[in-house]
Amino acid sequence: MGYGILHKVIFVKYIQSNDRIILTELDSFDIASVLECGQCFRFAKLGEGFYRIIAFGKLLFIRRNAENTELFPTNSGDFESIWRSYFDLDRDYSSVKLMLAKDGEIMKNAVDFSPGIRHLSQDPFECLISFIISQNNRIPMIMKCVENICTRYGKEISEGFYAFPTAEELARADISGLSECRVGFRAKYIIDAVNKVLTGEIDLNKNTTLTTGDLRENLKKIKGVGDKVADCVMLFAYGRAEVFPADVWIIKAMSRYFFDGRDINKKELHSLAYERFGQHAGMANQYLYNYIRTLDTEKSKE
DNA sequence: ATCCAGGATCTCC
DNA sequence: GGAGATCATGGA
Repeated sequence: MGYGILHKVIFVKYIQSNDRIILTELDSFDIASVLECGQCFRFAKLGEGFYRIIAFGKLLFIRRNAENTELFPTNSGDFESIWRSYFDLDRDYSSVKLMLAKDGEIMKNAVDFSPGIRHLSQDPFECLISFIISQNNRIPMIMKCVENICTRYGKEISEGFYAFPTAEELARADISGLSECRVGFRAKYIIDAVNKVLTGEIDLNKNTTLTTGDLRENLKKIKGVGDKVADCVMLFAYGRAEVFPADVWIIKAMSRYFFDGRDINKKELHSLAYERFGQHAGMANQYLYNYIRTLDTEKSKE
């Protein structure tokens, strides 16, 4: 398998300058790829390599320059307690990419297509609600729904910018309020998720101690959460790097690249992914997703 | 106008 | 336990 290699210990190099943190000598970090590869719905593009995000109640601007990437406004305290783990800055991506590329031509192409992807560690509750909204929906619409929910139910953290609401804050949401956020038939699912979190039936903090299988079944107790949404939450909020969410794009990619274009079911898709990509299946998923979705979307525009 | 989107559920058999 | 319709919404 070759997955047993211990990761190199990576020390992030950065300097603090006034209200910003400047990351130096950091490879495998392209903010455009990180945000636009489908794992996150709460960002805005302000220019080439220039984005605004809101996460963990903080507003942050990120700009990629020729020599470095800068985060502002922030400080070393927030950087150490939030952004360092949020952007997964301590992982050695070059070894991950090397292992995946060894699988073959397809994975090498997918990794080379967007080598600057990183695996965000998002807030579990925000991630859960966001991916409940994602079902049978389009990404621009998902982003609008999330934004509407924040504006309506979240705390204003600075003028015109709102944090994603906590479960307690979202408890005052009812069907009609959520419907005005344009979430459609998913409103009842959101309410069920909030209820189960507030009653403790689903403990989003305790989930760190569960096995991946138990965590998946636990999340699926929420109405509107099936395998795919649960897997996204596990991958994007709980750092379960071995899970492989099977969405329509991934099914298309796996069929085309690994099963000669024939119809496949999720069982054979997963067994191939887990066997070939092992503990990095989740990373493989992100490279593949970004690869096929970008290629096919551009092709359809022609 | 009709179809469809980072799916899940309900209803049939 | 598998196949098929249904679910809001808005853009193509």
